Formats: sequence, structure tokens, C-alpha cells
Amino acid sequence: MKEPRPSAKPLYQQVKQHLVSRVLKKEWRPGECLPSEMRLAEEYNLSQGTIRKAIEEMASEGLVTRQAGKGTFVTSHGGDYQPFRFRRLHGDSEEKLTGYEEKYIHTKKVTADSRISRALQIPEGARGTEALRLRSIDTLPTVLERMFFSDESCPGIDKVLQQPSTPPIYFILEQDYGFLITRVSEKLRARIATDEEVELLHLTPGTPVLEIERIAYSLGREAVEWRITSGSTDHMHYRNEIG
Amino acid sequence: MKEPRPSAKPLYQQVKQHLVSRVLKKEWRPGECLPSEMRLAEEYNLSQGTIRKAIEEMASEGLVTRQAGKGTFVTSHGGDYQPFRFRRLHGDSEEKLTGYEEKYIHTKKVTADSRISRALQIPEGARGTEALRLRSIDTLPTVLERMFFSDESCPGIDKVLQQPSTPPIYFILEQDYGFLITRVSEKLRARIATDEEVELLHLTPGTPVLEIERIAYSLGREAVEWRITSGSTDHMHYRNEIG
DNA sequence: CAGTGGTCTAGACCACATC
DNA sequence: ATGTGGTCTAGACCACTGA
Repeated sequence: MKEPRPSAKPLYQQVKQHLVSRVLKKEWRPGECLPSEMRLAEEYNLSQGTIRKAIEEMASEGLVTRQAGKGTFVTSHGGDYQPFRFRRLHGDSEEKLTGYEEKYIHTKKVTADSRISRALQIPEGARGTEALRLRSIDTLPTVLERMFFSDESCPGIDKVLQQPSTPPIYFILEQDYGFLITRVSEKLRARIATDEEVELLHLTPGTPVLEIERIAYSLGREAVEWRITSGSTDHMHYRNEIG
Repeated sequence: MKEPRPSAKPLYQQVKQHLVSRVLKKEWRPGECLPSEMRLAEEYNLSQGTIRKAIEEMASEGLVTRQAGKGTFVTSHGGDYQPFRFRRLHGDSEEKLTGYEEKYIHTKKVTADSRISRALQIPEGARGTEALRLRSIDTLPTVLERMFFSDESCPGIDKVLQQPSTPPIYFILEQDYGFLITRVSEKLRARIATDEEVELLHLTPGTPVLEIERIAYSLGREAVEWRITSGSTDHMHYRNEIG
């Protein structure tokens, strides 16, 4: 491959990106194996080493698993998909996972304010969908969640969320839009409950609440979802294990 | 290198292990740069690619940092084992690391209450040391920290902390007591500031504060330190990156 | 300019899986 | 026996850095 490279990105990155999209498109189902390095090298007309580097990055991110002598297998995402991975809010009653019920309050079209535009790296005023959701922990309505998705990334997600019973958000993002959420960044603050929170969470005015601002990133490093979660910590807390 | 390989491990792993030990022995001080790949390849009598793979693993583990055109540099390490690893509180002024000044308000002998005894798995009433510390972020006194160490684990730590200028806590635990802190567990809540916080942090009564309860575990899984950190999130926040 | 790390190639041999 | 990924070599060109 002696041709001058018009694209800025390294070849192995391009290959990786393309392979990731093929995996997300279910060209190979979870558990199935990809073509061998040799085959892919022929297919993309590159050397084996370049293909190897692309696949190794995918393996380090957990998208595929490699086994010497057998092949490269797509990690099962989907069935056993763990939405718990990013869950940090827990009820105070230690042991039981008494379930996390969710109820959508509304889903509507809005435009991105300056905070959202900065977080998702989209122009201010960009159109998108806002969803407001009430989460119950240990049967008590405890947490309010406000989410935003840009129309650019997730067109029609408002319709999806208006269905009577919806799967977890990150499952929808993967199945319907090809975004595999692998990383989230959260900022936590303590503040006084807003009127909206007082009403929806049945709090007394002046109650302190924990606020979590989250940005969710897909495999390709792009910010896909912006979310504000809030609630009183009288019966729940945010737990973080580091190390 | 055609000789049969007597050792089971891949060469690059052996090289990596050797280089790591040399870094830990301070053959190159933090901030200094290692010999170039070419030089190391000559030194070890291996090809550049093998050296590269060894160094790349070290870089992915954060032991060294690589910069194209310059070299491979030792990350701050060794005695000053990164206390940043568990640091989640950041000032809102994004970029600058204007320093985190610390001032000890008192260090005294106390006995463990029920909360501490449960956290550290020691009998209630066990004797220990309590330290109260004020941390400034961006020059503003922002965070109050109350720590507890049992006499059983850390005898005489009260004396150490009463010295005029003290190293970071986890450095003391490692150097003086042999506890390498590798994991912490944190519980976060939002609540109203106590009178003590109002006074020491110059808050107005009724201000909401973020409270972080931390248990620090040593390599051997034993709970060594219990800590409560609290402060208003007007000018700082707790940041968490997951994934 | 020379030196660095970053990318890419085209071979080679190995240990392991499967048939 | 064949094919897989894992390791290793010996070249090449690139972009970037610093003198």
C-alpha cells in the first residue's frame, strides 16, 4: 500500500472503526467469530499487522475476545447486557435489590441550551428529544432523571420512548442507533430541591438533593446522551468503588 | 535471536518486567526520559518492535508517558505514588490545578463510635486517632475532612500528623505502617451543613453540602482508614469517570 | 538537521484448536 | 495437516521535536 494517504487517521484506526460498525450492525452475532486476520488483510488489502492492531484495540475495549488457535469472537452484548455497569445509586437497605421501577413523565422535542451544547459538542439550539423519567428505588419514587438526545444522533427516539413499555435506554441506543455506550462521565453536586422535584418526588421545600450530571460516550468516543439525575439521599446514596 | 527460548514468558514481557524494576529503582527519576527504543534494542539485543511492545504496555499502565518526537518519560511515581488516583473533588474552574492546600485543625485521641466500628470492622469503643483537616481548592477553603485511624493499625499516627508539615496521608500509611492503599469505597449524600461546617467553611446556615463517607482498604483487603469529607458544591464538584 | 516515537509492511516461527 | 492467534524480526516512511 504505497499510495499517499489522503485521510488523516491511521489506517488501523479506520479499519477498527469499520469493524466496530460491522459488529454493531450484527454482521457477526455475539458469540460468532470474525474472519481471520489473514482474510481481513486480504479483504481490506492491508498487511496482517495493521489488521491485528485494529483488532487488538477492539479486544482491549472488550468488544471482542481473542483465542489463540480458534479465532476472534464477538463479545456477547445484548442478551446479558449489563445496565448495572453505570448504576451508582443504591437504596440504603443494604442487601436487597428490590427493583428499580421506571415511569416516563413526558417525552418531547426541545432545543439544546448552552449547557447541553457544551456537553454534547453540538451547536446551541440544535434540535433533540428530552425525556423526563421517575425512578423508584425500593418501591419509593426517589429519583428524577432528565435526558437529552440530539436529533442528529438519535432521530425518532421520542417515538421509541413513547411506547408503552420500553427497554433500558442504553439498550435502545445500541439496538436502534448503533451506539454502544462504554463510558460515562459524571459530575455530582448538592443543592436545594427545585419546585419540580418537590412536587414529583414529594419532598418538603428546602430539602437538599444530590444532583448527578452525566455525559454518556459511545465506543467511538462521541457524546451521545446528556442526563441530569437528582433526588433526596434520605433513603438512598451514590456508591463508588475506586481501585 | 534464533536461540531456543528457555523461558516460558514472551521476551517483551521479560523486557517490560526488567524495565519496570529499573524505573522503580529510580534508575531514571520521575520526569526523566528513558533511552530511546533503538538504544534499548541494542542494549537488550532485541529488535525495536519487541522493545516497543514492552514500553507500550508500561505506557498503557500509566508508568511512563510517550511523546512523539521527544521520548518516553517516567510518570511521577515511586514514593509519591499517585494520591490523585482517589481524588474526585475538583474545582469548577476547569483547567488550572491551582493546588490543594491542606491545614490540620486538630489531631486527637478518640474512641470508635458504632458507625466507625462497623466501617473498619473493629470493636465499638476501640481507641484511635481522629484528625480534622481543612482543604482549600483554588485557594478557597472548601472541604472539611474528618479521618479516623485505629491505634491497633496505626499507633502513633497522631504524633506524625502533628508535625508542622506532613506528607499525604496515604504516603504515611505506606511508609510508616506498610499499608499500601489500593482501594477505597465511597458513599455520597446531600445534606444540610452542620454548625461546625458553617463555621469552618464560612457557609450560611441551611446551605446544602455534599458528604462523602470513605473507607480505605490496604492491599490485604483490610479497612485502614475511615473518612468523612464534606463541603458546599458552589465552587467544586465530585467527578467520576466510569468505563 | 538528526533523533524520537507512530505507523505500516512482509516475512518468520511458535503453541494451540480442530479435524 | 491445516488454520488460528501470539510473538519476533528487519526493514521503511511519516510527523513531530529540538538544536
